[in-house]
Amino acid sequence: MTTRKRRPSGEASREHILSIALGLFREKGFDGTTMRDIAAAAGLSLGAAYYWFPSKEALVLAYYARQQDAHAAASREALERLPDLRSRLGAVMHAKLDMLKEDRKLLRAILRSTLGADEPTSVFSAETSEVRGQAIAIFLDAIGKDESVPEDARPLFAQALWTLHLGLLLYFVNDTSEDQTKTRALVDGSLDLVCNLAPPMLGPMRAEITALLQNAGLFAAKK
Amino acid sequence: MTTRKRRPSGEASREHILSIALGLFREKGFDGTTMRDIAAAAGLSLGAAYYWFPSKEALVLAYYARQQDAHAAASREALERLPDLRSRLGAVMHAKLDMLKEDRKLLRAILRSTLGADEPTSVFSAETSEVRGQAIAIFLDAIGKDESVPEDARPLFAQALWTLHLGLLLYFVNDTSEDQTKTRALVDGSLDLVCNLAPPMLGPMRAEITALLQNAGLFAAKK
DNA sequence: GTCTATATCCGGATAGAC
DNA sequence: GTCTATCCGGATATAGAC
Repeated sequence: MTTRKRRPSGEASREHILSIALGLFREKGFDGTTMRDIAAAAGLSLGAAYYWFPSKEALVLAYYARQQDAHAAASREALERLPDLRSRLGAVMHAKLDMLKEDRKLLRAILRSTLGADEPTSVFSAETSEVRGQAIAIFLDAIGKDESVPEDARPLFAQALWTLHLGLLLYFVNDTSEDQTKTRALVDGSLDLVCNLAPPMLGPMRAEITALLQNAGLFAAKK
Repeated sequence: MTTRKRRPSGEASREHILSIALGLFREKGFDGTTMRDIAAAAGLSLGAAYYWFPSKEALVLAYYARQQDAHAAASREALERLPDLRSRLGAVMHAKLDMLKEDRKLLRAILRSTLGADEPTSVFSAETSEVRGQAIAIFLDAIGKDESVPEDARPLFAQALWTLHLGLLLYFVNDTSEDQTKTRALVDGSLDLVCNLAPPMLGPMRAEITALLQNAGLFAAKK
């Protein structure tokens, strides 16, 4: 971040282009929207659009950051209010789905470039590690100080929940049921399972599971 | 399939193009290989390549079919020989990784267009339902008549294993450890867990889990 | 530093001639 | 069935206006 707060013309253009682009993405999908469309709709030249966003991908990265902020804001109140783990997790997940439900078409298109770690827009990439960390932090907040999860297992559990949430999002964007009720049921059912499995997880299998996740090291500290 | 067995020039061209294309994909990745490259390497014009494969995607679909046949063949012997569920599942999974280990770069590129159900090359699409069914069938064969899985739960369990296998493949293609030893450990650890969880799954939570998967209906009969 | 205009490259895809 | 020519859109480059 620079010291200056905001330049009147410059940053405004950037915001303007992003808003226009997201609108077009929602309307016509990602591939269906050309950079020429975006520039024209924003009342700028192609060159100007590329000046602010060096690629179509860069618009997606900006979109991630925006959604992540929105999700954190939407979750905050529930996280402070709700007393138990299960309902906090439900609130977090459903808040995310509510936020994304108009964007399923866009998300399907984005998903195509979202799962190979060497793609910049991948949810596993270095470029998205900050957003990813913030997303995992919401789950950590949801776990809070719940006694059913021992303190030293909380970061790992948050990462596992984030992974679960990815799987649910994958189902969500492809869900053809009315209002995606199937996804809602899947969220509730899988969270029930996870929360019911948590107690045994403290018992005999805990070391095993912890070692497994730790060894996988999907979420090693970002360099 | 048509009635004719094989046209000397035609089908041969098709096979030839596919082989050349897969070689280039392995070497330079999917995006790094152009249809012009493929056509040139195969000694044909661009138009001729498109005559046999209407899109780059079509080459991917043909690749799936080939790999599926190879995996079924590689698994068959172990399925007949190994006496217990756990070792059959391990053999099936490791056979798949052995088969795909030279293709991780290609797979990462393909993955990008592999998870939105409306993409033809998606693992969930109608276009791939036949290959998908064959892949699930291998897991069904691996379950066999094992008593730890009640007969009526076997199809569902096979589908769940296939889903697990997708997650493992996602990890596999991004695995940077030497010889992907981390993936191998993750395969063994998660299969141990699944097989240890199977007995409790027969008990109190069985109805719950079954209902959850059934309701999700990811694998509804192909129309 | 912000932007226009234009020309150009590249690769997937298609049309139509032979 | 195979070819050449062409279109389209993402991306880059450049020269210059303010």
